[in-house]
Amino acid sequence: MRRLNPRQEEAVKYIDSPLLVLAGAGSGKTSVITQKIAYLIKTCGLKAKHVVAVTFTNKAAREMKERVGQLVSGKEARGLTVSTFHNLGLNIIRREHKTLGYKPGFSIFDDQDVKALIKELGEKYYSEGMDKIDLIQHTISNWKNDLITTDQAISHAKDEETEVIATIYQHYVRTLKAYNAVDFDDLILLPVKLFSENPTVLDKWQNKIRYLLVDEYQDTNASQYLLVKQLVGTRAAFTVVGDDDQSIYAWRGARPENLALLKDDYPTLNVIKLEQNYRSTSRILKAANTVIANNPHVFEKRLWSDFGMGDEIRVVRCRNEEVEAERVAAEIITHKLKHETKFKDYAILYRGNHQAKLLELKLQHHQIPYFISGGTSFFSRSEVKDIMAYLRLIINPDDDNAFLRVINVPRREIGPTTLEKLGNYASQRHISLFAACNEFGLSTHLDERFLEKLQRFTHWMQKITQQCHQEDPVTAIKDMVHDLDYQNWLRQNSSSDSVADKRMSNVWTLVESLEKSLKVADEEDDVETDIKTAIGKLVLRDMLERQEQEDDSDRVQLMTLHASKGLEYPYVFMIGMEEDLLPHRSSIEENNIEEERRLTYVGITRARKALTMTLAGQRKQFGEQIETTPSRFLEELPIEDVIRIGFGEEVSQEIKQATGKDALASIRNRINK
DNA sequence: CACGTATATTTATAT
DNA sequence: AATATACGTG
Repeated sequence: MRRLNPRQEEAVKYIDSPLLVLAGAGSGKTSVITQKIAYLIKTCGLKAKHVVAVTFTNKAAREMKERVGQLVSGKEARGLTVSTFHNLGLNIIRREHKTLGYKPGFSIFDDQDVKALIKELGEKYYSEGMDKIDLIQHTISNWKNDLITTDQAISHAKDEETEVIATIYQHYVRTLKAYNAVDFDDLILLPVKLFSENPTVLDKWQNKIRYLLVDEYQDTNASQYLLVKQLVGTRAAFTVVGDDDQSIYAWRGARPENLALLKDDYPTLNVIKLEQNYRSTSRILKAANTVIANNPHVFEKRLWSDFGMGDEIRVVRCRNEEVEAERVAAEIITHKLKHETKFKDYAILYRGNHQAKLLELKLQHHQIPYFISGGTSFFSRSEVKDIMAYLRLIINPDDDNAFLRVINVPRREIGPTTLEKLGNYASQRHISLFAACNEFGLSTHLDERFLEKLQRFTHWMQKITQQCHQEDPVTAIKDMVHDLDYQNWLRQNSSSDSVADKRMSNVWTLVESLEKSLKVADEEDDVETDIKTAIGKLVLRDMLERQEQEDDSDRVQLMTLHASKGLEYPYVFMIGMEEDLLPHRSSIEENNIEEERRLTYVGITRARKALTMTLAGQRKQFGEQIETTPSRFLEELPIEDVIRIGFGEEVSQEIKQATGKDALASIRNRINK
């Protein structure tokens, strides 16, 4: 662990009033937070269970936990909370679900569940032209983040369209409640609501949280800001750390101006700036600074480091995206050989998850070990969604979404007609589909034959649910998967047996990850973690990566620019530096270039020693090759610190012919000189 | 009700 | 290109 500089030390030890740390990229803000946690526990004598640190991504939370573990013994750290905002919210809701009017084992709807529900509601109430589901979803989410209630949304609606969306919002909120389900926004919103309506409960939580630390504060949205405010109360014992230049979540409601707002809410706020960078070479920092200088600034800061100039930034133009991926793979191999580095010293960053696909192929081909972090691929696999739906049904039978997903998977000969009748009956009685199956009244609406099929399913589910509570839940779930004959179902529905086996192994990965999380909870004697929270966390995508990366292996890291925030790597590749990709087309259309620029800034500042940016001259889009334009951000780089390759300049000629390792190495040599 | 074929639609970003 | 949805047949 590095020694702290005076500014950092001040930030760690300052506890007299609220503290805002303005920390530029690589200025050691994670060190400040982790050391401050240690300082609070070891020097100030605060019990670990009274200290809470929140971040925004699972990855960051995991990393922070690990680094605290290096400073504080396991015993001392017992009860310490380091989690994401959403996870903290989940815990609060779980403990206070009764007050909030939710039954235990509520489901969490992810993005896709929400979308499906909104689509359904839209069709039900406004059958015409439901082509704006994304807009509706987005609008509702924004309202929730801004703490706008359904009534407010309806009364403030300025045009007809907004009025319609507001009405759907109302139906949406009611339906979710009826399903005993919450969405991601609720994970923040419900605690806020709870605390503002219930001072006794708030008092309890304020008492538990004696010191609060918030990382990446520029990413907080209105409801998160309020949650922080409520939790710290008048005691206002907190430290927040942020950097407005790294605000990249405005699209999900983040308000970087919350940084400035803090001064008004807490007049005694102390502000400490960290401007010395301990990560990158001067050239990389200069590039980052010149790019971000094109954005307006609230807080002026000047990042510097004393690691020397370092290598030029290389911008490599390739013919198409395939050559680009190939090139990156080849460069990693040659560079690694020459510099005797490790695979994990390299990171490949991109704007969209789909860009990982080609890279994956090429890396495999060259037998380069890699790890893709984040991405939705695992959870969007149909087999994973199926089993997740079963799990959700176990903890919450009223989850109609889950019910509909699995009622006929595998085939139970229950079709749309039966379900429609069931649905009608259920909505007229205001009960869930599952509950409706077991009602006597249903027999007048449905033929005996179909009724029996439905009930065979519900009875079977009830049996499994009971087993989960009586015996070991993991065993019960494993039994369930066997009972389903899910493997056979996959074989029937996959192109080949080997594909089916792969999909089946995904199912077991899911179950194992559940098992693991229950075990971990046991060891940490996390009071209330049971099968229900474990499944909830699964929806939040927590804990799955943990086990995949467990071997702490030496792999090239692949991730989106968003996911890379807070991390650092000696050698960084930023790929797809093209207009419409970075900046993304939608951002151009929405005139939101500044956030894309910050995203570029985040990417650049991940690099410690060398940065390579690549772009493809042509790229496949909707199945057709499209000519691309180099990203405008490339032109914002300081020209004297950039080497351009593949733009028809002289070095590029050599690269074109240079296919062998030696040739590449000799060119590199010259570049280094 | 299941299955096969034709047509439409799509690609931010994370919890 | 790949995947979701719609429609028609057995």
